[in-house]
Amino acid sequence: MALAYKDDVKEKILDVAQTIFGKFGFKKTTVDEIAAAARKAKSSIYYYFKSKEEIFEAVIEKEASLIRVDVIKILESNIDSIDKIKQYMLVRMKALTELVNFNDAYKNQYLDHLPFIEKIRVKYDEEEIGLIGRILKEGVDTGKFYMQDVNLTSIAIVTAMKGLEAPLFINTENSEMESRINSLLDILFYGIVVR
Amino acid sequence: MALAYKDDVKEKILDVAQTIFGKFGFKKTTVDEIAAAARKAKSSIYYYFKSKEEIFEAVIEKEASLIRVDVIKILESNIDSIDKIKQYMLVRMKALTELVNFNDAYKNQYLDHLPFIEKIRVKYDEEEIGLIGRILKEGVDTGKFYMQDVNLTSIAIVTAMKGLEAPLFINTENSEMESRINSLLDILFYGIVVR
DNA sequence: CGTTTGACCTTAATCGTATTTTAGTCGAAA
DNA sequence: TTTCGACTAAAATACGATTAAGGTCAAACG
Repeated sequence: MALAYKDDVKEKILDVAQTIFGKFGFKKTTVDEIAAAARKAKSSIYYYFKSKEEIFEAVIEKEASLIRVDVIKILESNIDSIDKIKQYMLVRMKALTELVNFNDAYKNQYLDHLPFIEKIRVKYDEEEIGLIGRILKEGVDTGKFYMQDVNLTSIAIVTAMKGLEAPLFINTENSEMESRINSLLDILFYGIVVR
Repeated sequence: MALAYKDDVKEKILDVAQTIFGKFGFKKTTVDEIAAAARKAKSSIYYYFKSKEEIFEAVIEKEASLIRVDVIKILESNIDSIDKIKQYMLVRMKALTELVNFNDAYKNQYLDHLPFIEKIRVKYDEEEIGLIGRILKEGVDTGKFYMQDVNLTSIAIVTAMKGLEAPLFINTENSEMESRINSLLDILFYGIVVR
């Protein structure tokens, strides 16, 4: 493999963009700032990316791929479907606290909801629904799970998960959060009806 | 009971305010419009309400009390806890399509999220969590349900419900919606794990 | 006395315009 | 192939002038 100088610069740009976007958000960061931090002229940035939005998307994708590594590992492991979902939730919650921009694209949806950020959100939501769906389907195929509509259930899980992030984090330390998640997952797995 | 002329005027104001708020939303309706529609001077409105916000809250409360009648009826009936939740969901979804302003206060939270509307939303969310909580607690007390944390479960249900409204309504006719709700409630009741 | 009202006040929204920022282009240089 | 400075067009900001709208009040009405 030859020297990939181009890729180095590109990564440098992404690195500084990640921290600056993380500090000020998409709207409040200028391409000039990114350029300055990367010690390049602004025009050079446009040699590597065709727009500010593309830079942001690349940063998000960079963060998302970090989660994906962990998630794929879980998916391909031989553990029980139940445990796969449990593991998935933990990874998901960990990601929430670490991946600043990925998160920001979600939370600030109402503040200044730019259409392209909305698109990113939808894209990763769908990916997440797909991933949960794979676990569920595997569970169904192996006779572990039963449900009428796998896709609708996936949507329900992701939706509930996203909505629960706020109340789950508020006044909750890490150790308690895990037990809360587990108590909710118990409902998902076994329901609330005694028999 | 003596003639309650005051109450008549107040209701008239609320009536016209309900339709005008319903058409234009809180921000875009003026007190002058409400006054004109009620055939009063603007100052007269302030004889009955101390602010525009108070009018809006009263309209919301008026709509909310309509739901409350149905809900209380369900709560106090002698049907099974499982069916109470099912009934509750149906009433809730029906309300969603009928009570324009109540709804608007929810949906438009991101467009122009006025702090006082946020307060209203939180208030009725908490009421809803409380209502679900009562049904759950009753189920637990009668040995029908089991869960670790009733309150957290209530939050989870309300959260999921609110989040699912959108995907549940999209491309879904009324008949199909009911079956979708039921399939999701089955998960809540019995879980997804086969045994 | 309970209710209604128009005149009035104050603050917030709108508008028009001048100015500045900033995303993105381009040809030339390294 | 990569970098950059000069440039453009469009969007954001600034700001004063004007209008619209929420809210008050003392007087009037029945």
